[in-house]
Amino acid sequence: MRKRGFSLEEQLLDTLEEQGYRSTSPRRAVAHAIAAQQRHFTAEELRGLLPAVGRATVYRSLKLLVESGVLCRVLLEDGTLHYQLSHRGHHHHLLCVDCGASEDLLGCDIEALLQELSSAHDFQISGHWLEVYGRCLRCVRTQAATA
Amino acid sequence: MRKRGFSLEEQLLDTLEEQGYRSTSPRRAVAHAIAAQQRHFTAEELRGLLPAVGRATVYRSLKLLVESGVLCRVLLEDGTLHYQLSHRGHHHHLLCVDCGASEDLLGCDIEALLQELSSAHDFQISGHWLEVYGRCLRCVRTQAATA
DNA sequence: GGAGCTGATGATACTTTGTCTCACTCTTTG
DNA sequence: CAAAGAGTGAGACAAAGTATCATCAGCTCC
Repeated sequence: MRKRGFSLEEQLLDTLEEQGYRSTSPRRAVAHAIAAQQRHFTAEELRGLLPAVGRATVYRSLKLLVESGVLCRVLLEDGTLHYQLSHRGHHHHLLCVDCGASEDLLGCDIEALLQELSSAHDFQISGHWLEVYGRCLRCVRTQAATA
Repeated sequence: MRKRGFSLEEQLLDTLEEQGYRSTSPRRAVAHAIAAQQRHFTAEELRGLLPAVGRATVYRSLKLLVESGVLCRVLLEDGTLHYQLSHRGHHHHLLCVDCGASEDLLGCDIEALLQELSSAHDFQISGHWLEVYGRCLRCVRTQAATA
């Protein structure tokens, strides 16, 4: 799956370089740690994996990556903010409140809905934030089995 | 507009009492301050209006009122959390990023959309969070006039 | 109306999640 | 290779809220 010379870690760094940011050893470490994540993570979780990288640098890197669009922020139901790899472009998340799995919502009808709202309310809509919480099939089944 | 013995302030206190919480003087002060708000406000703004009420009490009261459903949290585009009176029941907000005006979205089609998502993704949806940002008609006009 | 039970309060410490500052270091580029 | 300046890290600071705990005050019962 990992193409030679184009691992996920390298994609992250490339994205930064394309925007004129330097490739430094702390940033490589951050990119490496992010690439190893299986799901969404908090800034502090990431920091725990990178004891040698300064706190400010971890936060700065996360910010840059979010601004570059390769990471996105995810607001969990408990109000905590997590980060996860973004499949470039605007999308939303279906988050399992039991196991934490997240699924991306692409091509859903929210945009059309917003268009309607825009005219109905005389609002010039410029952005939105949507998170959807629930239980994934696996967790529903597990619960049903043990109940 | 204010019915005798049933001002907004009193409605807030009544809601708490119905749930077994005592009517105390700090809570009356908080209810009074909230009733005077014209738009969404932050916990600290409210606290600024209530120098005699302890910090913890302001936060505790806000929490109780949100749990009771008479207040709702609003996430602004800059990430700050505000509070505003809720028209009991689940709804969303259209927030003007210029003037801060907010309009409630009731009876929109988001529920139907979520139903579709639920079956399409094998997810048992239990909740969601949606905020919509943009410019209200007045701000669009003002900007057009001065541009 | 008063006593007392217990919930409520407030001062304060602490926590979490981030941002800012600034002296120093490392990348990049000419 | 050396200078310029972007990037870093330690630590101070900030915002927003929670936890602790001794004290206070509503409410209920009599």
